[in-house]
Amino acid sequence: MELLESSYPGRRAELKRAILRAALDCFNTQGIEATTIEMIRVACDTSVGAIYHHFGNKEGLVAALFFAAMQDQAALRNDYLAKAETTRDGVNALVFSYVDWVARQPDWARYQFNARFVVSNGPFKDELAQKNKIRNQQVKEWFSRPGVGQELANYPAELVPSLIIGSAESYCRAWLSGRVKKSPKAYRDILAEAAWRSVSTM
Amino acid sequence: MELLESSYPGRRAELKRAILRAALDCFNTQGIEATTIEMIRVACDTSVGAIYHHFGNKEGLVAALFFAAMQDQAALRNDYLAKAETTRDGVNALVFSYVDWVARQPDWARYQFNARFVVSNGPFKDELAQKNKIRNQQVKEWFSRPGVGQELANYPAELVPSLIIGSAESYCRAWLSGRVKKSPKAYRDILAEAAWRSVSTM
Amino acid sequence: MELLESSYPGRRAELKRAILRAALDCFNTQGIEATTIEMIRVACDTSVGAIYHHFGNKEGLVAALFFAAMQDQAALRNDYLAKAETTRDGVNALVFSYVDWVARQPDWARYQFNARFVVSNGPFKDELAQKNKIRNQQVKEWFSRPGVGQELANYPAELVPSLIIGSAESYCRAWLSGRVKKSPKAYRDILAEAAWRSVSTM
Amino acid sequence: MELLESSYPGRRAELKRAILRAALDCFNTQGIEATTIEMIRVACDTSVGAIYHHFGNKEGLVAALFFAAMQDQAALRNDYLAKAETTRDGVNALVFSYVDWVARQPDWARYQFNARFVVSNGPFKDELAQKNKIRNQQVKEWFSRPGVGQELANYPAELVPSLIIGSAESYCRAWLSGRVKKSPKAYRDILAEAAWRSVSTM
DNA sequence: GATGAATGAGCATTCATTCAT
DNA sequence: CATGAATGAATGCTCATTCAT
Repeated sequence: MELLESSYPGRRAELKRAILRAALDCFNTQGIEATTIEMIRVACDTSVGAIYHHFGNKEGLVAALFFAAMQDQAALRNDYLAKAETTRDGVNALVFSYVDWVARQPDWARYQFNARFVVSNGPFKDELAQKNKIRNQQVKEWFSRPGVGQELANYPAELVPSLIIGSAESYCRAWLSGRVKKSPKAYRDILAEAAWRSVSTM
Repeated sequence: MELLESSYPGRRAELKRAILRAALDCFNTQGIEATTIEMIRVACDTSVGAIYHHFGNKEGLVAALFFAAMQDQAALRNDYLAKAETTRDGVNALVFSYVDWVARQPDWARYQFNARFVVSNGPFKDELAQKNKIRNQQVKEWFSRPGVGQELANYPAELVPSLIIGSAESYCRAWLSGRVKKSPKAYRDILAEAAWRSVSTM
Repeated sequence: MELLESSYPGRRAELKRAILRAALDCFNTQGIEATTIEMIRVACDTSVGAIYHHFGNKEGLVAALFFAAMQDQAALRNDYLAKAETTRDGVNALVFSYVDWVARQPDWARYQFNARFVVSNGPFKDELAQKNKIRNQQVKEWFSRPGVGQELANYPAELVPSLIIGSAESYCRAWLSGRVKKSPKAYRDILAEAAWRSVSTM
Repeated sequence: MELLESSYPGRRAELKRAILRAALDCFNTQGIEATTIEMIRVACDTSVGAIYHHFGNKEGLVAALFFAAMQDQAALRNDYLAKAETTRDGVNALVFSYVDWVARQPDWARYQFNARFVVSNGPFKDELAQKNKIRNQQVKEWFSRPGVGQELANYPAELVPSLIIGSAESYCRAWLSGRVKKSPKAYRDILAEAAWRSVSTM
């Protein structure tokens, strides 16, 4: 799971990563509220004190996990966008990066879905709002580059993201919760094609 | 909120409805786990005992609320489907009924999103699974009527629902969480048109 | 179980008996505190109100059951004593009536052991004390009849009952709790013989 | 009360002992079910959490207390048996150790009587059954030593313990519940003599 | 009388967090 | 820095009892 492994070097960071990993598993398995600090402590064989030292409190841990997922997802999206040129390329980049990230990091994706409500209502809601804003800004900027994005101009700006990513997100949720079996990666082309058709004027 | 008012007559049922209503508000405002029975009790001015008498325990209340939402949503969908004839009509019925229900019952829709994880992992998961199965069966049967559904045959069956409803769901979520301002009803035609294009072969 | 059946005639009394019977079973199976009025209600298919009507409250039911057992046990003891003549006969009457009653009414005997603490500390403790006094008086009087009881005069009065009944009681407890298999009735002669030897001066 | 004081050294153990002591008093005074954790907490001036930390839950506390009593009683019995040689000595050892222990630890003895039902039906019943088995084994082994126990061979094995200890137990119960005034210690010789006569063949 | 829905004080238990060692 | 025992407010839930019908 390079998401954690690539981040920090050193002994200290190793413990931090172990805690995050253990917390992720517990949160996904038991639910966030149902997970106790003690469970996480057992799962990564450390002390309560250590967890509090690194993350302040339970909400800090929840948020750290959420922001790590956001950042990793953003990195992949930016990679894909960097290689794209046309509007169609951009739509593909959004759908592919989304689908590929979920398929590669299903645990983090599942967590992201479940944790959003808590984080966006907890003490880190402002930090989340700001990160969201930055993300939207980046995507918006990409689609505002000269010679790109005109194809989307016919649609309300607030609707476009849903048109592009909605089907992919919907299928990914179904896959993560086990309601469908095939990996979203198997359908990435259909999903990208459908997204493109959704926003194209005939 | 006709969702509750139409269901049961009589004094007894009145208390039951008041509890459901109060619980819905608390769950949406504070979050399910953060809501205490005491908060609900205050909100509908009854006794703890009465709540337990009617719903068994907190999870029973959470589930009762969830199933009430499901049923109300299903009723509207069936209404719309009953009036539809062609495949295109069917797609429209799915998108319109979804959008209209969310726009009409935003509290119930918001709750449905937030409660799904808890219900599908709690003691009522089997009941939920069965209700889901029935719902899928009904929709599937509609699209299997003679002369209908061939247009969707080119797509994997497990992918089709996401292609049809994904964008609408995505925008509804954004609206319910306040990230976008315009009611999904304003975009129902665009969303239905996009859905249709998603599943149409050129 | 003639203990209850012989007591009251009529429809009303029938319900009262049914409640007592159900309560006895519940108390013995679950323990007195762990038994709820609701459990008893289900077991005898009546209403909570009916139980309260007949016994006032839970403690009243507990006491009524206890006193019924005492009375039935006393009746048998008095029967046996009425037929006895010598001191030895009296000792036999005590041991035999005790053993025979336990063997015939194991449920009531078990209950009597378990309920004593609660009753003797609850609101009926005075009534219990008085009934105990009467019982002791009766036995004492029997052993004070002319020509009887001198054989016991060498032993402290407060010790004699334990010397006579102790072994029988100990074995009955063991039998009721399943620690030994053979009915105490099989050993009634040995127990009576041992009791007699316990209080006999060599 | 050396029963607790002799067991564990150190600060930690001190709290544990204080909790046990407080629980014993509360259980004996109010009854086990009627005692709340809060009462115990007040009685030993600690926190609820500390009680749960050390004993898991109320039933764990009840059992710990019960097993402590069993062990202390067994220690005294083994002391007495170690010094005994003949069968008569053995019978005396059983009666004397029983009487002396009750007289020395009346609180623990009273508790043992009251708690048996709960422990033998609760989550520690298996542990209790096993400890009982071990105890019986030890006594049985003592009476199976060469040259000992033949005097008891005429009586059914399952009856012998009741014949030996029944009267003593009966009197001890009466004393603990206040029905008789004199300490059982005053009658230990009579009780041992009676026990011996109970099992002796004329 | 009989019924059982409603009441609400009271309880066992949990668990995030602190802080002395 | 690390540890984990101790804390205690807070919660879900129970159940004896009442009383309107």
